Amino acid sequence: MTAATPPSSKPATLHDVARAAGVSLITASRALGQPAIVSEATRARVQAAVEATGYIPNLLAGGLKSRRSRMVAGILPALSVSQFLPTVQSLTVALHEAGYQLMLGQTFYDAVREDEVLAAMASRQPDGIVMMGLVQSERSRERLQRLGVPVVETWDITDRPVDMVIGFSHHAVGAAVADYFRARGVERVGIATGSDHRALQRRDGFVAAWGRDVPTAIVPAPSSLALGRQALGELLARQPGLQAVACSSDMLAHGVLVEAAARGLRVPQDLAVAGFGNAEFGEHMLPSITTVHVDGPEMGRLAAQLIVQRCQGQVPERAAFDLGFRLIERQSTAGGAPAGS
Amino acid sequence: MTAATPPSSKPATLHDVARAAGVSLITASRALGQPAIVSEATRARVQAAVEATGYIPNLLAGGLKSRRSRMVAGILPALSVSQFLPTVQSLTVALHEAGYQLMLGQTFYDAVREDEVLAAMASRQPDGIVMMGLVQSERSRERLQRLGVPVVETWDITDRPVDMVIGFSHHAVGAAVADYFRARGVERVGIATGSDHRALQRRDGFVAAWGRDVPTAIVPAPSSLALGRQALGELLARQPGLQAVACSSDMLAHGVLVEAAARGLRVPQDLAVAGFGNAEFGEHMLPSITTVHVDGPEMGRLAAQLIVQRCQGQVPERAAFDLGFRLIERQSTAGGAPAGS
DNA sequence: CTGTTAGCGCTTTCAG
DNA sequence: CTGAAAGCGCTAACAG
Repeated sequence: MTAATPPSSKPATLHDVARAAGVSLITASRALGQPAIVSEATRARVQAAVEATGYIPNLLAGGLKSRRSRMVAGILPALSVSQFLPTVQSLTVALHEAGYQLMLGQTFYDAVREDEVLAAMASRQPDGIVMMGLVQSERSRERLQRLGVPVVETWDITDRPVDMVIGFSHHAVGAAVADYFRARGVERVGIATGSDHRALQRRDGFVAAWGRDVPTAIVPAPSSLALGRQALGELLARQPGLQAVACSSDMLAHGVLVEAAARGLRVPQDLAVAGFGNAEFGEHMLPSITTVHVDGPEMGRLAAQLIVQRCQGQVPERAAFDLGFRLIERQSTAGGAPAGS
Repeated sequence: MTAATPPSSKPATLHDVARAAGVSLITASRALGQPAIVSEATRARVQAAVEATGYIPNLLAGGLKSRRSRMVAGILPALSVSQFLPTVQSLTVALHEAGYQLMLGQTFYDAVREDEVLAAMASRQPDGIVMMGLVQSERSRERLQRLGVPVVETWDITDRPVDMVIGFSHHAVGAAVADYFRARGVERVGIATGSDHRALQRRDGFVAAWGRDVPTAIVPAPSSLALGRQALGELLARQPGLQAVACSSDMLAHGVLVEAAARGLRVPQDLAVAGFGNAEFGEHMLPSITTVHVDGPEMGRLAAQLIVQRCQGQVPERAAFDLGFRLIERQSTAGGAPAGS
């Protein structure tokens, strides 16, 4: 063996590797980046030199010249909005498999912060951008278009995507829940919802399908159990004889269930409750929570695929994907006769 | 005004900005990076040129030369482990205020993955590294030390940190819960725990303080409500007359509560339950969940401060911080007399 | 306060 | 299959 890792000198560069392997700089580069076009013997020597020197490639330098950072930016309202975690998870994994890393940024539901975050991301030269939700401001829209990298908006659908979009109609989700309650004979219904754009769109869909306005408790995002309890209190004060509540998240629904229990209301006999998001806990609680399932992991997987394809110069056949949703009926609404008996 | 943003040509470089402002490249650079040492008039002209050209700095290029990426790597087991989110949140905010961005990596509780993630991060030249938990493998340890950037391990405490450490003793947490149950007269206790290192350390502390071995249901990470239900089933099968369960997370405790209700056990009269982490939902449920609180946000804030100080060449007075913890008694254990009455 | 020069570490040309 | 030269966009170092 030649020189091993020096105790604590400067980190090895590709130059050091090349010298240790007795090849030129560029050959070392190719042995690592495009092993197919290098002879096997050379490749092995370079590999050995990498081990010996403890070489770690510098992606800043590589990216500067190649204009490919092998990094994708992921923008979400906040990490604490657990709805997005499965999407972020599968996105991370799918990108990793393709040799990309995900860098997350949070907007906190604020259009100005969104633009700042996008600017910060842009300065790191991402190869693609995945948004959880649609782009908020016109300013951000233009910024994204000017960047010239593939953009995927997720968790919503629109006629006017910045580039590509994968999601479902929040309006349709709201309508489906309204239709479900009506089919069960519910007459006096309330809505407990977060204040974010998508949740309010679901509310709009609910009201449209319901046919008339619906008492609504709007709570600040991110939603929590405490806010769910509070929301039910408000709704009961405004709508005596309330029979059902549609919630904008399963955690909010959980809070509604707790508050209902605290007030001696039986669920679903006295009060039916539906959530959104199909969180893990909702399936196993007593009562289990009726909810709307959307395929979060698939959105992440597909977003990664589209970004990677575009980075490789391919043009995906479609630019918009409506993945739909599924209402899952559980105990919180599924008791025998509806309320008011 | 001079030339505005060309429709869709190449993105503007600092060179373009300098020319538009009629100054040299380096002056433009300084006007943006060290505005204090540039005359106000020049600064204003450069600023105007930035607007006119739509310039976005290229941090890859800047970082390559200055050897400061203005990026910090954050390593956690998985985003779905919600215990860490408050820490990640405050870390993100505190770093942002200091002009740094956080890049997250997940290890999935796997030492090999940990090392891969660290290698991937290292190739992006982070200015610092924050670990949620202690470094797992000796290999990763060495890698981190060789990197030569400040490292903060959090959410645990050790005599032998890689560099700096901010956390608390999991052993002591377990012991405190055991002492608490004993003081309440509990005799037959069980443990429901995730399989991760820290949770098992809390178990060790519990057993040590309890004085003899304790029936334990170990469930795979990440913990969930369903696993909590399952764990109580196992414990009841193995320990007839079980009076109390210590859980390694509030979500597991939630599951234990649900299973207890399903079996007609009253909490806390028939079964006392304690969790860990002080999750939001635990405070507002019925019964509310007794838990152990640790200051997640403070760990993030302090970690950011230490990293930033070290990046500025300062040497913090201390390299280890034990932030302690607090047992919060709530309804799930606080009923009148303990079980067995 | 401003400018010139050099070069970070790597990959893209273009030649063998 | 391998190599030499050039330069990505920016900032440190040293002048003025």
